[in-house]
Amino acid sequence: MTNTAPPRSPGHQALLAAAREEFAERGYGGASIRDIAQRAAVSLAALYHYYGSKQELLHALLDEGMDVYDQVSVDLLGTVGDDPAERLEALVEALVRFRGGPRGSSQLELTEFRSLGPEQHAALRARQAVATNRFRDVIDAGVALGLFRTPEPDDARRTIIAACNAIAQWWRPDGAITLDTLIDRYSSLALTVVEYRPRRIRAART
Amino acid sequence: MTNTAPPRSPGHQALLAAAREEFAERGYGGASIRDIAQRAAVSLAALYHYYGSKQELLHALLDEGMDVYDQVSVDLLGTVGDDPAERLEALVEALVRFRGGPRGSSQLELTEFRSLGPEQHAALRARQAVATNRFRDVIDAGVALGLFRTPEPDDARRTIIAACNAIAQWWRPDGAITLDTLIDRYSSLALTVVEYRPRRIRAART
Amino acid sequence: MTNTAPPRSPGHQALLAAAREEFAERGYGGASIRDIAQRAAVSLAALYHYYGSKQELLHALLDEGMDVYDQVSVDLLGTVGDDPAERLEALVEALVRFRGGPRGSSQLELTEFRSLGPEQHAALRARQAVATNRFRDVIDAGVALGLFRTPEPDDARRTIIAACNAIAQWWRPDGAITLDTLIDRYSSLALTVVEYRPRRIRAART
Amino acid sequence: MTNTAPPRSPGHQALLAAAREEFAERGYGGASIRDIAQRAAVSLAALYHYYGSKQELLHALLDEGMDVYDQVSVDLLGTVGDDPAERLEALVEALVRFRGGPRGSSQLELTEFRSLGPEQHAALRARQAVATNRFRDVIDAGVALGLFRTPEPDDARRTIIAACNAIAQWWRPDGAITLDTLIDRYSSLALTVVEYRPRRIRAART
DNA sequence: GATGAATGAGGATTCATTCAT
DNA sequence: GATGAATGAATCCTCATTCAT
Repeated sequence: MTNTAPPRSPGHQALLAAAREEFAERGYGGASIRDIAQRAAVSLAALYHYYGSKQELLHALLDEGMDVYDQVSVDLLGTVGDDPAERLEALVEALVRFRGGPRGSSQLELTEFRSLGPEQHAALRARQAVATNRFRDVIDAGVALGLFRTPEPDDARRTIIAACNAIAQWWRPDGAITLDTLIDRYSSLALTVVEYRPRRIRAART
Repeated sequence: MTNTAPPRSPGHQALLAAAREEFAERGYGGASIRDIAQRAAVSLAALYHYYGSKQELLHALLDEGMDVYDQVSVDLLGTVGDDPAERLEALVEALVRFRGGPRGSSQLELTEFRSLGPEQHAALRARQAVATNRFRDVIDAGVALGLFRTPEPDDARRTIIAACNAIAQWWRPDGAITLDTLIDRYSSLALTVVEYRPRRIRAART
Repeated sequence: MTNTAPPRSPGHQALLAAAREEFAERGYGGASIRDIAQRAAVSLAALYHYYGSKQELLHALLDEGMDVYDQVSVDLLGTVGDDPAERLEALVEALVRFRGGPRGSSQLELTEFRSLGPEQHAALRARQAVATNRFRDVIDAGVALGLFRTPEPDDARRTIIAACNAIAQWWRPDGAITLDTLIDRYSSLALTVVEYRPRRIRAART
Repeated sequence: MTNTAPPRSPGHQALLAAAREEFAERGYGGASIRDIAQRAAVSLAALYHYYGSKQELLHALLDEGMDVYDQVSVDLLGTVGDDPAERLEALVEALVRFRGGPRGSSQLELTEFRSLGPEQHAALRARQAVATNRFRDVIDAGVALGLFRTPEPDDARRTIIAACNAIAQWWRPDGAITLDTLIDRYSSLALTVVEYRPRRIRAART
């Protein structure tokens, strides 16, 4: 597993960053491994020393993104209790942070799966399923408790995730909206989407 | 304007279909123009007779998609009255139908803008803005009338559109869910997202 | 023989002019028959209606150049008497006028022979030999009469022709030097090269 | 500067020779880079490893020709004294040797400038101007000293250079005339063209 | 551990040319 | 007589990758 022992040599990191940018700008098929090496100020042969192929580089990139996202998700879930609403907010925050992170990483995760080989594809699909299930579990729990009234929990989940994903497409860190603002808004939006109805709101807010 | 006089020669249509599939499967950069021609059962030189370059082919493809989407949107809006809720539902139906349409067309619209030249990029951006504005206008109207209570109409709009867009990624026409079902669900979801509160609710719910 | 009945239809002339320019700018191999047609404002198929191939077009071009050059040479020779010096001056004038004529025509004559097929190559070589022989005959006559003292009439001839040919490379009609000035200078130079020594110079100059 | 550190790897040299021949036979536009590689017994990709483009290959070729010509010119000038006549003869010898050298190199220098990019074009133009100026300086010096009586030193210079250049077109090393003979003849011819009149001729001829 | 040289396959595109209309 | 459509071959060049050093 590459994610248990993340490769953090300077060469690796420079290459991953360069690859992220190139892939994001031109797509996997359009990116040139030469340009990636040059962008990382690394010799072409050195790139092949680190990563055996273009696909492997893509996989490492996507995998590393997943590492980060998983880490943030787990960390944030650790700061909240059992309340599904709170947990959903934590997951939304993690996803917004991820999609608002280093340019490109995020879009790649969405579109360049097809460029992976079958094994790597399956591996990442599995990791993605884990991330999806974190949402599913929380939403299902909320529904089970009667806190989330949405009649279609699956569509609600997909909507929430899609909305967060889309952030990568339009939000810019140097724009008027801060990431924290975004987190607030999308947390709230997520609760709207699942049709959150808190219990005993009177007592709670007193 | 290519959209006023759509090129519907058999060669054009076969090439657009083939290009749609290839681009969808491999990405613009990864697709081979040779393979596209072969898939369309057209000679390579004939392809260049129709479309001057790979980029132009992509542009024609995306532009044609926009033609269809625009057409459906306008048609469906024509079937409803002034009620923003109805109009929003019409727009959602149009988008769901579009995203559920021919495989690929839809995803391309989302990711391969970068592969266009500056002019074509701008041209499609403009068309996309028109489509976005249809949603914006309807949502803003609903908010102005007090029918939509969402505090963040922009995020609501983005969420609705992102949710519909995502359909292209997971929904399959041969699956358990019909497109009509999807339209119902996402129309309802959209109203949830904008926090629709119909007037005279007292009478209705009594 | 194309030179006895020169094809002077408007289409022909436009194509020859366009071809002259394209060939001159890009060389025969580098020129595109499409660009030539476009430059002549003639459809590609029309070009092929006039000239059966790229080579044929080149041949017609070179041949037409030869027509003009031959014509001028013969005309000018007709205006002078038997004196080899006068005749040499006439030939130089004809050649300078030709090399100073429509851009390109002239350079082509020098370099693009190789691009012709064997037959056309031979045909033009023969015409070129005729032109060369006009110089040879005049110089040999001058030498025989003791008017031209050059010990190497062949080299003298080549030098004179080369000098005139080179005019096409550096002289511009819109520059400071007029073509008539050039004719004077190169006539004189030619006489220098053949080491002209007029007879009875005493009487003449008295 | 490529001329200070001439690339003399075997691959480079083989490619330059092959390119010289191909370009000479077919012209720059008509030559195929594949054929050049094949002629040099080098893989196509290796060619591109050495020279980034067809143009670059042409430039290297012309540049190398200039290197040789410059070298010979300077060397031969070093063997003579200050006498303009002697110096002119040295320059003529250098040019005749160059034009009589490896087939093609020479013709290319004359016609394929147009095929270079603007920068390379300018670079070679500059080198060519240096070579031209060597002639100009010597001829002007001869005129200033009253040794060369030509009334048009510029035309004389152009004529001498054109005559020597033309050698590449007709002279063959395996013909009846040796290069040394040619050198003698053209040196003499050059002095005729500048109308050389040695001082104290009476004493010398007595 | 790192690299410059080398390569075969394939990239997009343009070529001169033909032919049905 | 004139042309738009179509084509197979060839264009220059770049690709991801390997290997001797």
